[in-house]
Amino acid sequence: MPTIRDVAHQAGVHPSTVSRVFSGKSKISEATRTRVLETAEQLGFQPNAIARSLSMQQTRTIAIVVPHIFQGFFQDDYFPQVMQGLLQVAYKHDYRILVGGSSGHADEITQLFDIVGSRQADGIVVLSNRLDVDVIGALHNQDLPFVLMGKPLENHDDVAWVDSQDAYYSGEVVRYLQQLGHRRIAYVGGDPDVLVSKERLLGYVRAMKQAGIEPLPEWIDYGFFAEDGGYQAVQRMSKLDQLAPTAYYAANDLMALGIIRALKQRNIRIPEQVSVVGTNNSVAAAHVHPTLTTLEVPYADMIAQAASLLLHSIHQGEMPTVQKSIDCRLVVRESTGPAPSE
Amino acid sequence: MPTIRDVAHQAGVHPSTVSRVFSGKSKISEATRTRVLETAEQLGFQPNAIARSLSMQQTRTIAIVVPHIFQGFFQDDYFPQVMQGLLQVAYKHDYRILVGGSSGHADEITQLFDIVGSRQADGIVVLSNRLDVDVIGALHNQDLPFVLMGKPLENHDDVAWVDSQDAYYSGEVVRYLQQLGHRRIAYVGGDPDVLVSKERLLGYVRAMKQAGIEPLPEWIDYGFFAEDGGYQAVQRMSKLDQLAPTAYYAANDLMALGIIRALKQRNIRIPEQVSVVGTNNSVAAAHVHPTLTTLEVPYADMIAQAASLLLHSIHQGEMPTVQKSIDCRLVVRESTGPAPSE
DNA sequence: CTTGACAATGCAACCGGTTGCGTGTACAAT
DNA sequence: ATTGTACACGCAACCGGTTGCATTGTCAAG
Repeated sequence: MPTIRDVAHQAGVHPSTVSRVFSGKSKISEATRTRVLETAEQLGFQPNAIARSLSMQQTRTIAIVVPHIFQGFFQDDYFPQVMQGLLQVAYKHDYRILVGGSSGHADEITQLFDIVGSRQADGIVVLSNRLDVDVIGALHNQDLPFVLMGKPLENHDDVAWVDSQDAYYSGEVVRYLQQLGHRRIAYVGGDPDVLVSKERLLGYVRAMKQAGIEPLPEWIDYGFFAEDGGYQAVQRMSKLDQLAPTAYYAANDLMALGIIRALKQRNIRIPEQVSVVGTNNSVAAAHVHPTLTTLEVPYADMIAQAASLLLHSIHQGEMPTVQKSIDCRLVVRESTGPAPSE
Repeated sequence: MPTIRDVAHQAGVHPSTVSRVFSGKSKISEATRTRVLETAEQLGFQPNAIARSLSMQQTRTIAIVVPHIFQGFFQDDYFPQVMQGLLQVAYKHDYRILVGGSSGHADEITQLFDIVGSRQADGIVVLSNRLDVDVIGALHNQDLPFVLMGKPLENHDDVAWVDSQDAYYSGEVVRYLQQLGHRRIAYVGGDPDVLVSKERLLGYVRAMKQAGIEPLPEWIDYGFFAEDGGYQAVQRMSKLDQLAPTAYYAANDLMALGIIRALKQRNIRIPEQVSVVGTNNSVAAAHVHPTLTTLEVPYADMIAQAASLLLHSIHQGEMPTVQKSIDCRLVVRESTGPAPSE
C-alpha cells in the first residue's frame, strides 16, 4: 500500500501537500493539485482511514452493541428496524456503524465500555435499557457522546434518550381490550429483566387496577420474545379454566404468533373466544390468520432520531442531552374482538 | 483521556513497559505489572484502539456494505440472518463488524472500495453479487481478504465464495411443482439486475424447458423483493385468463405474501386453484394462512462460514480462496397442492 | 572474582496521516 | 529599485500506541 510519503516523493512535493490535496481544506495551486492527484491515481494511493482517525481524533463511526440476551433477537422485527434507522442517518452523514456483539447483560456492559473507552467510535447508541445509575454515570464520565434507546429508570437530566413510552402504551392496549369487554387479560412479556418488559407490565397492572381488576399472577408470564415463548404461555394459562384469559397482550409480534398457534391448536377461535394483541407491527402481522392487532412502535424512526441528535452533538463537540418521547399507534386488525359473553 | 505515557510517567516506567503490560506478550515482573495496572486503573486508562490499529496494522474489524438497491431490504429475512451469522463468528473471535450503507449498485462498489482501500477493516464480506470480472480483479488487487456471498458470474479460482446454488434449487422448486401437475408456473424474481434473480430465472427456465414447456414471457416478472411487488405481479398475470399461472414461485417470502394477498383478494383458493412457493423460510412463512411452502436458504450459516474462512485467512495473512456450495431445503406446507384439473 | 546467560526494562524509530507556523516567490504598489 | 503582501508550500511536531534492539541488573557457574 502506497503512503502519502510515496506519493509526495514521486510527485516531488512534501507529504503535507499531498495531505492538503486530499483534505481539500487548503489552497493548492491547480498545477500541483493535478500532479499530486495523477501520481496518486497512478500509484493507487488512498488515504489510510486509521491514520487519519488517529490524527484527527475522529473515526466517522458510530457504535452499537447488540444484546444477545434472548434468542430470536434476529427473528424479531426490532433489530432490522434498528439497523435500518441507524444506517439511514449514518449513511446520510457519511458515517459508518460499528457493531459489537455480546453474550448476556454483564458482557453487554463490558463491550459497551470497551468500545467507548478505546475510542473506537465517535459516539454510541445504547440499546440496553437495563442500565442503572452507576453505569450511566460511568458512561457519562467517559465523555463520549451517547444516547439511550429508552428512558432510564432513574432520572438523569444530563443524559439523552429517545423513549417509546412503553408503560403508557401498554396501558392503552389494555384499555382498548377492556372497552371490548375483556376483563381477564393476560400479559406476556419478553425478558423479565429487560426494562421494556417491566414498563409494559407496569402499564398493564396500572390499567387493570384502574378498571377495578386485580390481575392474577397467573395472567402474567414471560416468553423471552420467542415464538415458542408465546406458545408456552398459552399452555400454562389454559390450565386456569374459567379463569383463563379472554385476551392476550404480547410484548412482540413473534410471541403473539406463538399465542395464536397455541390457541388454534386448542381449537379456540380468534377473536370470537380469545383476542390477541402483539407489538411492533411486523410484516407478518398483516399476513397471519387472523391478521394481528398490534401496537406499532416506530423503532426505525426512534433510532434515526437518536442517531441524528448523536451526530449533532458529535459535531458540536458536546454531550447530547435531548430527551424525546415518541408516540406509538395501535393497529387494529382481526385478532381482537368483543369479549365472549360468560 | 489518559495515554500510555501518562500512565508510564505516573508509574515511573517507560511507555513501552506499559504497552507490554497491556499486550501481555512480554515478560514483566509481577511488581511493575501490578504497579502499572494500578495506576492505569486509577487514571482510568484504556488503550486507544485506533492507535493500536495503526501500529499493529490490524483493526480487528470485518466490514460489510449493505445494498440499498431495493426497498424492503430490512423487512426481508435476509438481512437479519446475514447480521446474525456474521456477528456470531465475529464475536467469537473478538472482532467487530463495520457496516457501511450505499444507495444503489454503483455506490455500493464505491463504498466497498472506499472501505477496502482505506484499510478500515481487516477483511470484508461482499454481499453484492453483481460484480463483474473487472471489479473482482480490482478488489483482488487491493490485497485485502474478502469473500463473496454467491458465486460470481465468471470463474475465478483465486477468489473465495460461499454459494447457495440458486439456479439448481430454483429448478428443484419448479420440478416439485411440476410433479404436482403444474405446467403454467410463474417466476417472480427480485431485482432483475441482481445475480440471484438471474440465477433463479435460469434454473426456472431450464426446468420448464426440460419438462417440454416453453415459459411465456408473461409468466416472468419482478417484484424487487417487496410485498407489493408480489401483489402487483399477480395483478398483471391474472389478465392472462386461461393462460394465467397455476403456481407461483417467488424469490423471497415477502413477495410470496404479496402474491397470497392478491390471490385472496381475487377469491382464488390456495392451494386448490393456485399454489405458491416462497424463498427463505422466514418466521412469517409458518404463520400465514395458508402456511407457506418455501425454499429455505441457510443464509446465517452461509455467512458464518464465509466469515470463518475470512478470519482464518486474515490470521494466515493470505487471501482466501476456498469455494463452498451450500445446500438448501424445500419446506413443504399448505400453500402448494396438486394442480387443478383443467 | 570473572564471565556468561538470562530476565526485565529503557530507547527510539515507526505506523500514516494532520496542521500550526515559517519561508520563499511573485506580483502589485510606492 | 524597494517594500508590502498574499499565496503556495515546506518543516517538524504530533496523534497514541508497538517492537527490535540495546542496556542494566541478577544470579549461577567456572
